[in-house]
Amino acid sequence: MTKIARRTEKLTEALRRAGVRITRQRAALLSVLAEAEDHPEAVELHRRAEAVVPGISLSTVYRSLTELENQGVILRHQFDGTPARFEHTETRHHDHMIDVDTGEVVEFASERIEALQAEIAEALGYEIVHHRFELYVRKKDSL
Amino acid sequence: MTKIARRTEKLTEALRRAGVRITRQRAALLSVLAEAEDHPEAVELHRRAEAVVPGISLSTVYRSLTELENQGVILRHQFDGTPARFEHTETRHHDHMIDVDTGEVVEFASERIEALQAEIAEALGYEIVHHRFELYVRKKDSL
DNA sequence: TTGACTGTTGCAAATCATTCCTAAATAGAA
DNA sequence: TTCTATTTAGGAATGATTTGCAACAGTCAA
Repeated sequence: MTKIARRTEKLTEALRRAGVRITRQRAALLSVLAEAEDHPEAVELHRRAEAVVPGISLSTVYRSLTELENQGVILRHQFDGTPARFEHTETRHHDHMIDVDTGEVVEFASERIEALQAEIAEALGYEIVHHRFELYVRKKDSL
Repeated sequence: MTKIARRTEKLTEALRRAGVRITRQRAALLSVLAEAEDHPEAVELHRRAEAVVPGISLSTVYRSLTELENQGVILRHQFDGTPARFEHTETRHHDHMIDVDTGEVVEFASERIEALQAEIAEALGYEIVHHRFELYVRKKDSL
């Protein structure tokens, strides 16, 4: 069993456990998301899903993405001025750097930043529900 | 001269220096922005600006906001799933906490976080153009 | 296996924030 | 005041996402 198949399985199981119906379209989306190495947007996911379920509609993709997000099996990222991008949650937590010249998305993680966030919220009497941390960057000496 | 008048003046001067025409509509927007204690969105700014320049159109508000942003006298914040919010730059840098229950926006600043960001980008060979750092929070023991 | 009950889909139309178009108005230089 | 390049008002256009509805299909009990 490949890593992607295993990942698809885990995502599917989580949904089944939550009592969410596994339709052909949702199964397709899950597998497409499981094998995505990038951070695709809805239209791209729709394109990829059509290879599995021809005729799947874009609204179903949007509806399913919202459902998967609510179930916590995927994350929705809203980067500056572009359509939302998605990724599954079978990875450890990370934040994103977006290259403003190329649009490329690079993942990174920092224990220290996570700790600081909690500390800051705590100090003001809040607890963190989630956060959005994006660095819009440019390659150095890249001229 | 009040603090707000002084702030309006500074914002206006920056524009004049950059060769941007100060129209009645832009002047109105600047004063509205200068006296805003909150983080209003375009429609709200339009509402407030109408009190100064009756008949100002929403598209002018949007166009001006884009221009002011380009000139660096205001910042545009795109919080999760809501219209963009704006604030003038006559304050020191800060990030935002958004109360997910009330929508309230709280500002905070952390030297350490700023330093860490630069460090992270640096380590990966990038320089930061700008960043987006938002904590979506909930008041503790607020039941 | 078969219903049937309910949630889900496809399609088109609707929504929402924001941008674009054009003729008429105007800021700012001379 | 005059001239001219910008800017404006207003409405239509756009792009992403959501929604309404009738047909359809998972799932579960029998």
